Amino acid sequence: MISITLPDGSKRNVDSGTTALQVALSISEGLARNVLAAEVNGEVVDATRPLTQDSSLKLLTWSDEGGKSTLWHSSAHLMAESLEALYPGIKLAIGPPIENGFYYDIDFINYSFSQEDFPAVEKKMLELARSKNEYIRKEISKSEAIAYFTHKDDPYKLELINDLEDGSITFYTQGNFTDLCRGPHIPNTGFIKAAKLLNVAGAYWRGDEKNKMLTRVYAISFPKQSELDEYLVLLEEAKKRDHRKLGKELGLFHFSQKVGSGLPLWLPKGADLRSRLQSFLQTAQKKDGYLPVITPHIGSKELYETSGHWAKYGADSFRPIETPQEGEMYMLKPMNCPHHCEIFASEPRSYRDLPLRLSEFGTVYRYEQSGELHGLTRVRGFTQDDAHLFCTADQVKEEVGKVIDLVLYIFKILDFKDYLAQVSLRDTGNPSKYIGSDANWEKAEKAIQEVADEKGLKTVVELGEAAFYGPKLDFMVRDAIGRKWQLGTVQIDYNLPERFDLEYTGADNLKHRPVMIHRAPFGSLERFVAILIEHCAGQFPLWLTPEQVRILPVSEKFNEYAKSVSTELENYDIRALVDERNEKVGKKIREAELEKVPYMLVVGVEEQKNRTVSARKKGEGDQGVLSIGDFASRLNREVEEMLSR
RNA sequence: GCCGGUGUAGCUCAGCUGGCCAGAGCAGCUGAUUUGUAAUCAGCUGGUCGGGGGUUCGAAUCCCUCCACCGGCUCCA
Repeated sequence: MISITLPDGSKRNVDSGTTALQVALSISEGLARNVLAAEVNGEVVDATRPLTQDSSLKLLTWSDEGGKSTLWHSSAHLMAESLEALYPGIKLAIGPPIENGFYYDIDFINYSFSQEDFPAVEKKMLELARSKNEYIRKEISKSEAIAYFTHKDDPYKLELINDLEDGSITFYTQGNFTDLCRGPHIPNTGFIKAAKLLNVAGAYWRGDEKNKMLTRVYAISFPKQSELDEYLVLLEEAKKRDHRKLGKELGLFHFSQKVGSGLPLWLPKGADLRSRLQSFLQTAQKKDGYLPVITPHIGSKELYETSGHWAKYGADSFRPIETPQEGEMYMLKPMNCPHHCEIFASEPRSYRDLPLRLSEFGTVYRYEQSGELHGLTRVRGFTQDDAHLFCTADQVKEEVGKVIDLVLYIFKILDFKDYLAQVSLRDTGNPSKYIGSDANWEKAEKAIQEVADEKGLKTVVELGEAAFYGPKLDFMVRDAIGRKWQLGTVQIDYNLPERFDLEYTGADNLKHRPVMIHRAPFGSLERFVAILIEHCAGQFPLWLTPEQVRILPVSEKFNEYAKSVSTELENYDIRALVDERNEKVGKKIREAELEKVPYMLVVGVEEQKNRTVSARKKGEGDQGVLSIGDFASRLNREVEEMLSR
């Protein structure tokens, strides 16, 4: 007998060799029907694996991450089986579960595979799923494994096996399909009730662009058809929120082939939104003692040689600009920090000047590969809400803490409720990737982790994700429909002060090296606006939206009155436009609603006579008649409440 | 940059197994209407079918090439 501890702390004694599935069955048949995998002593394994020693056991279902990924992993095998049945001879590479579904990388040899082929594959998958084939695990020797895939003539699997230790190799078989796989898997294919292929894309074998490009087939599956339907609704919703679509519809920004790809043109409404975000942050930063600076869009190549960026990124940058007479070389500014270092160096600094916080909405230009460009989220020219904090080593923690507070304030005002901090540290096994001394790295890494803890941030640590000059703390947010985005960043840098030979005079009258902290709460305004658009589905908060109010005269006879209302609102700092077109109110309302204008004011003969407005709120309808002043104070109160929470 | 897909008026799209002058709705313009809480009516303008080259008696339609965009990969100071 062995003792099994369940998550609620209860213990059960069972015969050695009992499977998790049997334990589930002993609890309830309903549970057993839903068990996809088991977590035994913290490790996710097949629910059909025999338990041979005292263990803690958690039965994983669809509501557990481990359950989901197991179902998806098994679905990847099912898809591979289906594809192999439909396209005999294809070569399989790898097929893991991912955050939303799974994929399989496949060499389709001479077949062409496209979207039109999806339904047939889905049909085959469901057909095979219905036969409830068990996933059978088999431990196999390396030579047997090699023999199997040599016979099957699959070079990718052979390459994978080659890298595996003999004795640790397992195969999983379901129906007529056997795959090299560590597992775990669901008990049988019958758990997969719905499957949908999502898209195909190219992917290099083992992620290396020198290798052959394989076809990656993305798909998702569910234990219930209704779950798939819900997922498809979510995809539709994401499409509706796409900032590229909304940006066009709401007149925020535009891309012109003539201007160049990846170079956004901000239209009047977008520019208004953006500058409003900018002044919102500026106001907050002023309170935190930031000093605005302005630096040019180009800088001499030498500046970047000093910073080290030339050596690191020079080859992947826009080519330097040369002066016609003198032959001097200038770089389009890819970073603001070297310029800011020179501002620090512009005069002798005392420890009394520190921390010195230099901020700039600095526009930078970076060459991005053409295939990388994406709406406003990945562009070649963008404006960072940048700042560099020069401080003493002792001040690092406090400064990082203040930046965290600032970021959290922004999240609160802009209604990002779900976020976590990613702490990016060195990959200690690969020191050549980084510059700076070990001692400095350790100090910086410790400071960043400690502050994150003290601020009570939900944190994940990623090894090897640090910048080459120092550790980072990045904020990841989830938007209104659950997608993850990387936003603000804080980075500690012991390197640039060294390279620019920055120093200050300490209380001891000796020269000391300052520490530099890079930080950008939004990251870039372009990217942030894109994320904000998708987060709020184009319905910007009242304080931020370019057009707060649209005034709708009932007929052209009231255009003059409407304009006088707009002027009066302007005196209350309210942004209003008049729809002077010769159209009916119904149409004007419809369009204002579609353009997501928060308030509409209908004005006609009654309103003109009494100097009132008939207010309508977007999505809510008629709010009744009130005086212009009352409407203005109501709106301004709403704005104040938003900004003071 | 790489793989695959897409590219027709300002926008959304039809036409695309090659063959009458390339279409629709919305937007725009003109006129009528003077309008009360999600689309008033009529008329008109607008496209060298992404650019270039080729096949053909004939190309939006087939082929090549370049560009841009979309989905990924690689990259991201």
